Amino acid sequence: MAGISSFTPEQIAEAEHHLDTPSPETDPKVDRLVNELIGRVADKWTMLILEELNEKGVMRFSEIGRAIEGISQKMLTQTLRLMERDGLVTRTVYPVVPPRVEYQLTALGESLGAAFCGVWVWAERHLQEIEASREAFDTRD
Amino acid sequence: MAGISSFTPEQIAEAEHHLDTPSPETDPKVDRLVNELIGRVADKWTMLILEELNEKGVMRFSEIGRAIEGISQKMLTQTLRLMERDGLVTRTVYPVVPPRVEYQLTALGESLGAAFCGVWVWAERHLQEIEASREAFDTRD
DNA sequence: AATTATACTTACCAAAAAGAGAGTATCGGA
DNA sequence: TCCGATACTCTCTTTTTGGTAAGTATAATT
Repeated sequence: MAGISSFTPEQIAEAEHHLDTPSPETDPKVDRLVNELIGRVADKWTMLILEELNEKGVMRFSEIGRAIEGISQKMLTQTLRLMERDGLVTRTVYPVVPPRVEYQLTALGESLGAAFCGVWVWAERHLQEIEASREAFDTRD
Repeated sequence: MAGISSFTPEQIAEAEHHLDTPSPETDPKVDRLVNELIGRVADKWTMLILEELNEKGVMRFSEIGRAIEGISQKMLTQTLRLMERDGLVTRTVYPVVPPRVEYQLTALGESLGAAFCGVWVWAERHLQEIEASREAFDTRD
């Protein structure tokens, strides 16, 4: 796993060019839907799988499982299913035995990875600062 | 609440300019720390509070509570404390009665908001697509 | 004939997160 | 004198989440 590094300049450019077109979005219904979507999608396992798939392209179930440290089979299945439902990955089953199932990012999945890239960079960049802040907070009074 | 719209071009530019400097980040220890940090910070309430404070500047406790639909007092306190600990907001207590406590984003908080901005835009932009994908997934077979 | 491999599903259980609601301190105002 | 306002804290209960372990199908391999 390479953390923040696996998105190409093209992917990032695609994400960036949205950034200077702020839209009003005052509709509370849309607002709520967007919030829900963020909650759904911005979760730990989803982000790690996204990163992994972006890096490797096509991966089998157990391959992803081995690549992501600490994920249980249950969480892997669950997260991949939700990602498939949301249109972030494709799932291809080959009817062979033992079973072979391949996962791959869709364009939508790639665009989410690119959009989230800024947050990875932010986290890496400010890690020290945040740890210092926490320590200061915890040892004061 | 204005969703994605409250970050200025300057703030966004600050976030953007990191995007074309991908770093290797192969250290598993840093990797783990970054993952934890993302998990902590990329949560629903944190993002909503960030957005709200970025828009309004300085806000009182109950003011934030009123602005964010559905947040309980407990979650509001808890999230604000964690944000303060991480150095994302400042908390200023005025020793008056009834109490007055003001919250404001730090530079670090603002930079996180800017970094996350791309994800808001992504969510808003692809909402329809995702809903369509979900429906297709749910009604198939 | 037993073992291995893969990609799951299901059941059960523990832990963590979150909601509800009451309690607290204190002052000004009705 | 009682109420309301503010920014909490504390406790209790419910909900959600996630881990573990077992079961399944089947063909090739030993």
